[in-house]
Amino acid sequence: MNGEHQNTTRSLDEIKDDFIAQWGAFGSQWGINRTMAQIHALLMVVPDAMNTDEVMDNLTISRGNAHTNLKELVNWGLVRIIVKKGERKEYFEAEKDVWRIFIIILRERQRREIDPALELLRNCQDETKGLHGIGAETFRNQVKELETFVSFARNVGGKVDKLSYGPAMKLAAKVLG
Amino acid sequence: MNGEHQNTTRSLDEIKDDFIAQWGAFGSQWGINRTMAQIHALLMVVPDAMNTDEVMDNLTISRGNAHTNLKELVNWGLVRIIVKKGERKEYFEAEKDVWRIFIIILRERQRREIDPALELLRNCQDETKGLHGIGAETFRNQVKELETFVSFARNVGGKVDKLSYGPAMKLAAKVLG
DNA sequence: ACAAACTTTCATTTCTTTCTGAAACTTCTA
DNA sequence: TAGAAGTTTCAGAAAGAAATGAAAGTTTGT
Repeated sequence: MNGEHQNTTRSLDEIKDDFIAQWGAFGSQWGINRTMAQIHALLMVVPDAMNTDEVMDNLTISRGNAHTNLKELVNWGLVRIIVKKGERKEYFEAEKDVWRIFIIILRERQRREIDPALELLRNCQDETKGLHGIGAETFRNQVKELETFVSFARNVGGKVDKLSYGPAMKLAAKVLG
Repeated sequence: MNGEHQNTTRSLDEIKDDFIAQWGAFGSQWGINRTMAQIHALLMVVPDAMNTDEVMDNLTISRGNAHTNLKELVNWGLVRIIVKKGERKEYFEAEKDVWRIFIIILRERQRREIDPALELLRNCQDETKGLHGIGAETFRNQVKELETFVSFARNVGGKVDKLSYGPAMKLAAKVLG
């Protein structure tokens, strides 16, 4: 062997494919559909909007899969539909501003996960209001602690949600200072 | 129908079972094993440490399942093993302090998800250093933006990780102020 | 050193989620 | 208004994740 650090040179497409594949893997760890994460990754790092067929080809996935996940991304607000004049196909373009992406995901997760969790915690407290005994006390207590914390986190999230990039960075400076 | 609000009174066990079931459902949305989340929920809201058989009975799950997920929780640091004198069985007790729970989960997710993501983003930047053209520029640019943001988030997380409950609340007051 | 008590492992099964591809549907153009 | 172009749906197939249960492995007490 030689002492040089092997500098494997790969083409842009190879690197991009890898990026997309791995980003998809992160997505699924997060409870986000792998294909959805991949399509999002693809559209984020590409210069122009793509149509369904281009996405299918690029990721080697079926039309149904591409369609479903593109529309889901549109639902989330992470992807926009572009209509090019003179073309009948729909084109898709990703939101590229990381701060906006972050806010969209934050908001969506709050709506889907935090809010229902809070409701559960509050219901549990209500329903055990009248119950006594060590079991009931322990239960109610812990549920209350959880509720306090989650609702606090929810507030922080709600606040951040309202910020735009500049002010957020200022605030972060405080936090990190 | 009468105009009264039907006040369904349920037993503690019913309420608790519901709580555990739903908490488990939240867990799986989050990429956390459903059983693991259920066991954690169970141990959190119960007054005393439980052994494997009690957990099995309570959640109606197999020994293998109970064992695997209890040990996984111990790995995360969300559950401790208790040895009672005069008993051969192991007992399990959950961390109940919500702030500590939060920190444990934060740290674990950073280690498993954020750090590898950062590595990916940095590699992609390195590997495309030499490439030119609109495609390469767009790719490198977006990856850079992502990296900046994620690494910033990582810093905030790292900072929070170091705080204990009191100081965290003070800081939060600033944020929320 | 035996056996009872308990813990761990893992091949198989079951359950859940995701993907495919073809058919149905809609919209546009001539 | 026929048919070409494009979009949407969905039943069945495939892949992936989690659970079971029985067997193997450990530890403890006598």
